[in-house]
Amino acid sequence: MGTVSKALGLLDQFSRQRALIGLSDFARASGMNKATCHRMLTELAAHGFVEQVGAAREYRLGPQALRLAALREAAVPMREAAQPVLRALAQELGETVHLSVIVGENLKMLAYAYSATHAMTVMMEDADTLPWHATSSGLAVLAFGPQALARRVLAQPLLRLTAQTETDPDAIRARLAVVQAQGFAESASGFEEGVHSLAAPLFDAGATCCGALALAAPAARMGPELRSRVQSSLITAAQQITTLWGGQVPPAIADIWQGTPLPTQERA
Amino acid sequence: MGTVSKALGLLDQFSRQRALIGLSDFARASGMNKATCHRMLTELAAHGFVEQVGAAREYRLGPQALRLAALREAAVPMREAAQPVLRALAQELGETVHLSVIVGENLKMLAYAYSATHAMTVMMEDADTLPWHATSSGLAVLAFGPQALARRVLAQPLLRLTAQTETDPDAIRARLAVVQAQGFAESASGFEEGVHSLAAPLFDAGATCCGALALAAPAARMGPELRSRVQSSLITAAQQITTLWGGQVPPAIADIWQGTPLPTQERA
DNA sequence: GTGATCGGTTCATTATTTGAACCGTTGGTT
DNA sequence: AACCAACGGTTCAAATAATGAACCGATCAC
Repeated sequence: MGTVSKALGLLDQFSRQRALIGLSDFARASGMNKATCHRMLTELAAHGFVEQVGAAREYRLGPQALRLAALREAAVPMREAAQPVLRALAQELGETVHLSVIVGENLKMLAYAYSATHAMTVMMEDADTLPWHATSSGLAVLAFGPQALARRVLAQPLLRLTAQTETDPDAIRARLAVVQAQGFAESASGFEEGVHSLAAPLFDAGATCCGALALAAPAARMGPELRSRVQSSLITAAQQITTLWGGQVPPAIADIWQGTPLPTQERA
Repeated sequence: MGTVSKALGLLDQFSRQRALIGLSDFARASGMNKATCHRMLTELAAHGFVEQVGAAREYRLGPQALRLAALREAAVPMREAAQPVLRALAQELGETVHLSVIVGENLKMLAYAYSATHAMTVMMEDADTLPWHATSSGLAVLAFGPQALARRVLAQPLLRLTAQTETDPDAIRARLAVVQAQGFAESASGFEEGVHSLAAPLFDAGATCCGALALAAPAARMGPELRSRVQSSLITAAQQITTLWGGQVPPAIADIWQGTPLPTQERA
């Protein structure tokens, strides 16, 4: 890990809860020296990635993020393209829908949509990085993404987030086989108590899984009726988004999704 | 300039015209060694700032930009807040309106709005970084921003972009005094032949100029009638945006804008 | 006062970046 | 088919830039 990575890692400290971070806080949170943090933040500030604000001279994200995002969307309109599909899906099914993509070694949430149907819905503001092993999105990407990714992720220690979180790598590998067989992933209370979610993989132009589309609902509402509606709508929407992104669903998964399961399991 | 700055500088190579850049192109454009570029791009890719795509393994901006932009807008809704004002202004005056902010030592365009009134309008897609000395936006920020910025900028060699571009630092300093006196900046064909623009400064919470709001029109249409309408509407809109951003117009400039010019010039 | 913490700076030590040369591939030209 | 140039990527000794303990002045709570 080089100096650049350390500097970029500082930006990961920001979240919706922590929009303003002081120098000493950065040093503590990143485990780096205060002087090192200061120099890096100065360089980040010179390029507009962060800016200092107020009397306390705290740092917050800078306007450069907006410029880069605008360029990214102009070149690859992922977020804008997916957003209407998320909204439609959330409204149709009456539950929270969210979309995440692989960013480095993490799964990061890119967009979400709520439904106004129920007073109690799953909020996604707090989630930023989704744990691979404890969310349906994570399992979907592990199951359909590069095997190397799954190997690396499952080699690391897995955090127990709730009493229901599965943390045994072998047990998770077994679940991934199920995910591969049925074409979507499921997670009940693995991330947060009482939250049940389903997720379908999304693919890029090289037919490689690059993210997931998921629906999260209170476990109490996730009965057989909703579950089967979610399953089919989620898969349809995932196909839509993949197409909008110029991606391709691998034939094997397309077959499963079209209800013609393969006679033999191709992926091991 | 440290390693981090060099790496971040690579991201500035991207533009709407150049969304895909190869390794060797990066090395040439940045003047750095190919190996150096490669290591930096690898680190940027690990954090999702760039991603490799296609058979040619070229690089493009990655999804991390979207995440950071979403966080930035959640914390400081600058772009979203300003956009409706830009649209209204463009429609009212029938010309292209754009907004730029200071990013490091450069003036970068953040947002723009077109009018559907005329077939011929000034397009802003190509502009990304605005030259300080050759645009009304640049002059406005130099005139009302920190003196240190103007000093540094005018100490560097100034490029001649058109036959009308003023490149003499002293002549520009004289123009800045005029800008300060009238409360807005003007530039005729300094940036592009036949484009006439007016700009008003925008201020942050510390009453420091942090950007500019500008209107650009074909010189042929910029007669006395339009010019006076632009002048008053631009100032009103600049005040609106400054307020939306939680900023404060310095009293001296507010007085000028309200038509009560100060008896003596305060800023030198 | 007093002590703790803040953002920021210094400078000898140290670890990292750097870049010329090199590799295997690809794609066009002779 | 042989050739060549340009591509993305890698290597390793030499050079340079990053590092961190100690320090500074300011601020704040007590």
